[in-house]
Amino acid sequence: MATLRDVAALAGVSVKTVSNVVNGHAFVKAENRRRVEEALVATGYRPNLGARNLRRGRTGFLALVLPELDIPYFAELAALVLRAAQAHEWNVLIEQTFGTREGERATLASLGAHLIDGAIVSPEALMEGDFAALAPGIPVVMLGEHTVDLPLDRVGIDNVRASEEAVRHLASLGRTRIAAIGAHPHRDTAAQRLQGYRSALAAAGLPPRDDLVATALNYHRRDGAEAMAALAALPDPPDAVFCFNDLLAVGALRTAAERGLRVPEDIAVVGFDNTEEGAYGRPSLTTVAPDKAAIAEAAVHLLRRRVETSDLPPEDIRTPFRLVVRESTAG
Amino acid sequence: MATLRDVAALAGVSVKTVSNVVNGHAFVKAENRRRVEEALVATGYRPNLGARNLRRGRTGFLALVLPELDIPYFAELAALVLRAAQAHEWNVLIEQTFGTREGERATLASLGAHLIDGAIVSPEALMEGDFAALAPGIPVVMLGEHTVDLPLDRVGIDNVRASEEAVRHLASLGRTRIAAIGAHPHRDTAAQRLQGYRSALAAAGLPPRDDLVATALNYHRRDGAEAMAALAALPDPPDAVFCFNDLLAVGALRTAAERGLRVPEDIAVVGFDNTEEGAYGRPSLTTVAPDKAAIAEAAVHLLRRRVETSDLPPEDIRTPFRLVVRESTAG
DNA sequence: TTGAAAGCGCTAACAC
DNA sequence: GTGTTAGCGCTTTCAA
Repeated sequence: MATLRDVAALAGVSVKTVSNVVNGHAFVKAENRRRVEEALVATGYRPNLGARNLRRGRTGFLALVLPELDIPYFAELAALVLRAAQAHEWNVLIEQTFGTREGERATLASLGAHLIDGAIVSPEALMEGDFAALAPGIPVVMLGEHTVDLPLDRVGIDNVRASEEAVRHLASLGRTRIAAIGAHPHRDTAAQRLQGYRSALAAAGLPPRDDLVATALNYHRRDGAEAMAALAALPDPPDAVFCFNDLLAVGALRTAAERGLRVPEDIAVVGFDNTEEGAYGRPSLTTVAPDKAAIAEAAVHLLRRRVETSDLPPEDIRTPFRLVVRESTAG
Repeated sequence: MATLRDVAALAGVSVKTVSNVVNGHAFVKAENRRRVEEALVATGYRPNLGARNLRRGRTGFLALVLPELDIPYFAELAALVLRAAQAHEWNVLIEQTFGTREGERATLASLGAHLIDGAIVSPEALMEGDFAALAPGIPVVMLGEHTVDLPLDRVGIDNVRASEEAVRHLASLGRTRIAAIGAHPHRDTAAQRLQGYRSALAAAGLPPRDDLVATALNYHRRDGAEAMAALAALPDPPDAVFCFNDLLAVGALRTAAERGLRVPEDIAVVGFDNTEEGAYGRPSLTTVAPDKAAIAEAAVHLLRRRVETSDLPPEDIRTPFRLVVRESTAG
């Protein structure tokens, strides 16, 4: 594999001149430029990005740390981050944490190895103390709201307000026994959505019922299906359910169908994330739609800013969302 | 950020000794080892992987090149490749090509920049000539079967046999007007699945009908929905449809429901990929299930082998698949 | 066992 | 405009 030196030797010029041509720097005599370009082609020269970055002190890589890539919301988000990063000439390294505290700690700790310029992290189970494991000096942008008050850039939607809107919609349909699926002992996001659920209930004058709040330790389809089965078996079952993500809602819809419950007549269902899967299901899913492209772009933008300038005050960007009403509540 | 030199200075030894400790090489005098380890902790030393790799001539990165990350099949596959790569201490760089020839060419061309040890490529629109754009010397493993006879390692299932099995299943249900959705002018995979569809039709003694073969330029839900609408409008509409991926099938199911067609009574539907989305839909989707974990592991394994030893003959691994029968054909 | 020093391929300060 | 050269942080001969 040809190096700058090889090209220089072939063209009969110095490495500097070749470097200038390759990087489009400075003015190069036409004659030399021509010879360098010929030599470039002849040798099939490709710059060694590793060497270049070592020299420049940047790596050209950005890490995207998320729970699981095969959860549609994260897959869609990752696709958008890839696009946004491309515009900044960043390559994206994806790391899965599987949503466990251990996975997140290990990933964050390994990030310090100088091989990324920064990271976009979507934490799930992370605790305040875990951030000590973060390699110091690596710019990080956090996705989602968090109760921990860390001096880090953040991007995400207002989960409380979004959840309130979802539940208000259900209440406006005349539903009075509104359940929630997705409570979780450690996740901030779950706590916020639960809070929104409760405050909307109160605002609508509906009594809170603990038996209508279903915990989900994971947010997969299966968990939604199981939670729905438990809710349906209640002596006084719900007539509506707010799921903390679309996957839970898909599982809930499946169980409802198996139990012979009509959606939305017998039970209305709302999800969260606006994944395409929900839009094509039967019935199609009413859901909270965060602006994923805005999240991806803001995250990359914030990271870029922080990589270029240190000592900036942390920024907190709340991206827009809207409620998309579809068949699962439109009865 | 501390370097090896800083650590050496603090410990009062040479860089070599620190390097030896860090890499677990050779024997180091106990006293020195202790002092180095102390200095390592005191400075919070992290090896600069970029520099290490420049020296070692490897990068520690592997590129996974695929059409779109937010297509569930690719998201699931990517998640599995990430896992498999982790076992080989490879970081994974994901690149999207959006399934266009231009995107695939550009990505392949940029791969040459010494920043990856090898690539796993899932091509879609690539032509034979495009491989000239591939940086020479970069080990590549191709996903899927291809008609182009390139001397590259390959991993994938036997598309023709898998498709035959799907269509045979439909025929065994007594269906006689079996349609196909997903024909494509340039994609090898589409050609193979079409071939399997046709040969199974012939084997079952069913006449081929061109009007029952629907082209899909993309394999998204929307494309499946549109194709199904066209098929349903035919004077002699199909009583079964074989979709070349699950997403097309999801779209087809949606259209069938909107048209009041009962599945599987009026029309049976089979997909391809066995994504989780299909399993939870209503009706749940019968589908060809490739062993995705086997594909991911074989691909990473083959790449590892080729990175370590050059001049190996290309290998072609056919991974297993099975037909998963669910509600969409079980009537 | 450990140290000194070369060099992986590149960029950029400095000289000409 | 172009050449020379130091050095990014690391590994690794070669000597001591």
